Amino acid sequence: MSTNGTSATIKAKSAYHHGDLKEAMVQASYDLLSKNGADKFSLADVCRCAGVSTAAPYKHFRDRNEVLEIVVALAFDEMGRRSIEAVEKNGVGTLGGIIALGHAYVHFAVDEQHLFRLMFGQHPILKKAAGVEEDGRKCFSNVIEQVATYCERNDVSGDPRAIAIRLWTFVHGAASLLIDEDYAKVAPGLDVDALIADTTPHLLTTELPGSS
Amino acid sequence: MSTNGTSATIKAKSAYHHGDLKEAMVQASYDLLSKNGADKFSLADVCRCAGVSTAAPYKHFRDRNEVLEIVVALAFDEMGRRSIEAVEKNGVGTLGGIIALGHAYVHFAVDEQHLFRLMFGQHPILKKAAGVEEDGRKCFSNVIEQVATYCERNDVSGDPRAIAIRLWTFVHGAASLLIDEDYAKVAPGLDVDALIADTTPHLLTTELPGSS
DNA sequence: TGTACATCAGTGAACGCGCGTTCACTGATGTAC
DNA sequence: TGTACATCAGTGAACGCGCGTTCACTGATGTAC
Repeated sequence: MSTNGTSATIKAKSAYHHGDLKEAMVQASYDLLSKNGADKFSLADVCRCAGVSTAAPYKHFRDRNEVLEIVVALAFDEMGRRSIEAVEKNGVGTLGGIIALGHAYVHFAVDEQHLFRLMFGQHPILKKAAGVEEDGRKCFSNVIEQVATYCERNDVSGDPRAIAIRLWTFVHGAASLLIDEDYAKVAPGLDVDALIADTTPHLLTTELPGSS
Repeated sequence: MSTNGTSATIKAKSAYHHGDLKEAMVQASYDLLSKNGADKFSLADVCRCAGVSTAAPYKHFRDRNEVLEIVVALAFDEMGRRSIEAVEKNGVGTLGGIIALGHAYVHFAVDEQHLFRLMFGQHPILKKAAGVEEDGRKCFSNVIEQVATYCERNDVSGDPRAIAIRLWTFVHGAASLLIDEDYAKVAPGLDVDALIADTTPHLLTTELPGSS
């Protein structure tokens, strides 16, 4: 074995051939998008990070958009992972679990605001990418499942899907207004976690008070 | 009077001096931002629309950002105008009025999706513009007012401000998910007006059903 | 009324910038014989 | 085991693009005398 064998990773077979440049570029893209957002994202930057010429990406990706698509898919994976963890920790199909799901959504948006905008914002090209659509649906079906279980257990009539849409709408609004600093103008220091915990029960019912 | 006097507007004193180029540029910027959004907005385009050299704007504006600030202020004016009209048509301080306020918010977002994003999205430079902050607050205080009146009339305890934040959060989420085509993936054809009308009563109370 | 002049709105050419993408190439690798 | 060769990952230079901004300028205007 050559001295290269001492390398901690599998990559770097030689200085010329990177070994796993594709993976390294995806990683760099994820990090750059996470840090700077899509507006300031350039393949040139990715190449600088990977220490490679600006023509190199075209050996592994169709174009800039393919890189964006791949990173968005990874971001949805991460959000899905966090959502499932939140539910499992706080109780499947319980009020606490559903609130935790909302908190996870907002926390993800705060931790990864640029990825969040990329996932849910208006990016004409991404919207048409088949994989991205699928990823979004998968995340949402988890919410429906939790709501459906909750409704069964608590004798709530009404379509779980419709209730899930309400919850998503509220939580998405909270995440957006928070990361875009719109709350800051009007309600500085707002406790968004408390807002979600307080409001979720109102959205998880089809009845109104006084109608009993 | 020269033949110029027959001009329908006050402008166009001569081919060389435009007359009211500043106003014309603001108008062109508003239209271009409304049509294409901030990403694709360039001063060069504005100049093309106004039929003027690319150096001309600098006689009237500090830089590109000043133009954005001015247009955002106009957009907030328009949204405020629509909000007030909606409330007056549907009943000051009534449930119908508050629902109409929500509908006006979403309809504005749909009609002017690019302006909406500019107003509430993340634009580091705009966020620091004093005028923009003030415009946002003015729009929100209208909501608080309506909620406060409603609460008084209907014996709802609880802080009108907190309830107004709930409503804003929900309606902003609906507007965002709609214009960013996120609903389309998961609930195509969703009736967002109905969603708002149905959900608003749930958010306008501090009690929960069964707690009476 | 006529003239000299200051003002300043708009010009047109140029600048530097960073981008996405293409091109013919080079050189390390693995494999067939 | 040794050699010839195909493969293809990565190079480096160049392209065209549109942008924001600056510059010295020009020419229409209004005003003071």
